[in-house]
Amino acid sequence: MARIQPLNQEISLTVIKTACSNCNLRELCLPFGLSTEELARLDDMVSTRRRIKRGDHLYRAGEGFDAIYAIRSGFFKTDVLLEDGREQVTGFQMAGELLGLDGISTEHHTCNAIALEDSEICAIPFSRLEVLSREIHTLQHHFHKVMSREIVRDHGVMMLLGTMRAEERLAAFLLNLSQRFTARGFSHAEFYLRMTREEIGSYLGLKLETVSRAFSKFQEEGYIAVQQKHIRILNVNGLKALMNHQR
Amino acid sequence: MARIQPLNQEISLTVIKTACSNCNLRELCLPFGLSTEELARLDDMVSTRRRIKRGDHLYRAGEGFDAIYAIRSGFFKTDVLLEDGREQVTGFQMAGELLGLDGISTEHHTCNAIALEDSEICAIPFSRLEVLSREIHTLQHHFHKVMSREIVRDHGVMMLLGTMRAEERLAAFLLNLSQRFTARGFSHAEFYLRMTREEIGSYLGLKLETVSRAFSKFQEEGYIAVQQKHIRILNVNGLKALMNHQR
DNA sequence: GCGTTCGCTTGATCCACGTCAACCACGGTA
DNA sequence: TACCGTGGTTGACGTGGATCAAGCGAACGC
Repeated sequence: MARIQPLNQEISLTVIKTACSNCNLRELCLPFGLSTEELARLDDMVSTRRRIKRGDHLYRAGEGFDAIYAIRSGFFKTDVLLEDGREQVTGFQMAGELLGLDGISTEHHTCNAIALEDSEICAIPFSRLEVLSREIHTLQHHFHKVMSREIVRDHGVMMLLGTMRAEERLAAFLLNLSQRFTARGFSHAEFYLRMTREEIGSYLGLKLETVSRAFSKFQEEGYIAVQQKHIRILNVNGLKALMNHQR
Repeated sequence: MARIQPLNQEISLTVIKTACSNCNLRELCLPFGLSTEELARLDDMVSTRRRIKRGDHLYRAGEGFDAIYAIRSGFFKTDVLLEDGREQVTGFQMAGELLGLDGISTEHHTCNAIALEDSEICAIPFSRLEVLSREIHTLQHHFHKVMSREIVRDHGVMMLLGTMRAEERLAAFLLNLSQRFTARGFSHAEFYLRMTREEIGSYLGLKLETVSRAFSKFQEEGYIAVQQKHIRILNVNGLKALMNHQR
């Protein structure tokens, strides 16, 4: 809660680690663009940090909503389930991205958020975020941008699901992942997938066998090297070119 | 601009017509939940009202963003275009709904908004909305809810595109339209489609022939009566039942 | 009033992806 | 080291929806 606790080294260290002002994701996350003084106020608000183990839910559809979550480390998927059991993965989220925006509308979460690897999140009580964003214009505006960006991203997914063929979808998916890893300082050409073929398929509106075949095809063409979840991109332009081959 | 102009009957009438406080859509639109006094302040902000003719753009992808738009009357579609010309319709919007939220993220619109019939919109300068929502908590919260609702809606579309078969998609589409017409005081069972089969198809990730065949099928089954764009729903439960028949 | 255009319907055919099934690779456990 | 379970790959085959094509009715311009 308090930002500085000089009388207790133990707590102080923990708090420093939790602070937005000290987080190397602040340029990707909610604190973007805030002054030092404003950052301090945000620190006060982001009180809770939580570990989520691989496979565990951060929240479930139907649960009450009272906070949004910033991913500090790790990897998540969000999905919605139909009554008959069909699953649609609506997104994969990585460090610095926000989870839970869907819950604002009805005060209840409308999707599930599940950790795909051991993760850490910062809980941001939503009512306090609204208070603070009335006072810090930059925060208000940035939050609006983040929500809007989510809407734009969703439009991209609709485009993908509505008009692209299987290989285009997978190429778009890989390029998107690569770009997001790059933004976080990781290699753009080599990474581990945290999700299964089935989860990729659900996200892309394809069956896992189709995803697997597309991976193999890309490998044959020399665009990528696949070994289970380990991906190396060998020819970015090859993948990009795939995406303009309509019909 | 000014809410009351008693010295000029002509202008006064126009202004009264434009005012949110006087708009019968206020329970569906941004003014939801505001007090009389707060409504008056919103009125001051929503200065511009514009007519958009059928077929005309309200805004285009790439254009600078500075306002969001409330639909006062009429009907719109939003779409995104791929370089190679493929179109994805991302939504159909009717009276009381907001357009332009996609533009906040980059300060540029990322999709096109096109009137499907002669329409009227209220322009809401976004920077002024941010100022006002710092002062009126209800407005702030409601705006956040509206953005969040859009995200939830998008998830529903992903579900539809990713996991449903053609007839399920069309059934979901018709039920959604029916429900939204009902909320606006129109018949839930009888309405005119403002969009072509091709636009429906683009939204649903199907070709126009498939949409047409599904309409015919529904008619054969006695679920609906179709005559071009005129739709009568004869058996809502029949349509609903369709949506749980996975595989 | 008449031709033209646009949107819609319907049929025949095709193919991308789904389905079903067998097998394999890896990691964890005994 | 053997065993098992989960996830991934690959092949053979089936099918839902795309494609191609023809015809038709409503709306519009002249």
